[in-house]
Amino acid sequence: MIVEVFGKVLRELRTERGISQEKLAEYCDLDRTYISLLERGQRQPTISTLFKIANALRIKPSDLVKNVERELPA
Amino acid sequence: MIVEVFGKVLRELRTERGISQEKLAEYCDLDRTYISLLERGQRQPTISTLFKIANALRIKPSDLVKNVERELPA
DNA sequence: TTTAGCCACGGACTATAGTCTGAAATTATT
DNA sequence: AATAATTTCAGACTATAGTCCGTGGCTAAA
Repeated sequence: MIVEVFGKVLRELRTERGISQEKLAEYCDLDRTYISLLERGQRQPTISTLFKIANALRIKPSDLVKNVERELPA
Repeated sequence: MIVEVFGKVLRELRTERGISQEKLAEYCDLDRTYISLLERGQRQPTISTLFKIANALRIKPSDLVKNVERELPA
């Protein structure tokens, strides 16, 4: 559940910014294919990875999490 | 860095609530020793685990993350 | 001095985060 | 239609999240 929602949020934020998975991966210092896995909900990030991604997207980590919360059943 | 800060924040929130690692573990459905590892900065949670812990502490996951952000160098 | 609760720590383990390489499929661009 | 750019998928791998079972140390209460 959380994993899928996180992936969806990530994809939205990335495409909004008009950057490719590969570029994002480069900014985060993560693997290209791993970003793909995340977006498809096949992997979940650790908190460190979450911070890396948020920084690369120029968003506060807590706001990234807030986006996930928002789409979850109470 | 993040890992240590998360551990510190977790310990503060737990002790504030006056519950033992074992009780928290039970509420989160995680292992007793794993909570200890987290607090000592020897493990870092995945996002799902982060949500579990936040729920057990009766705090919003994004607020838990905000506590970590707050203690990090800009 | 014993008992009980809490925590640190170790070791050995299973599950999964995260990497790497490359090829096939899909989606723009021209 | 052809080409380029982007994403998906597969497989095999290393690193680490998370479990389980116990032991020993510490502090506080009986």
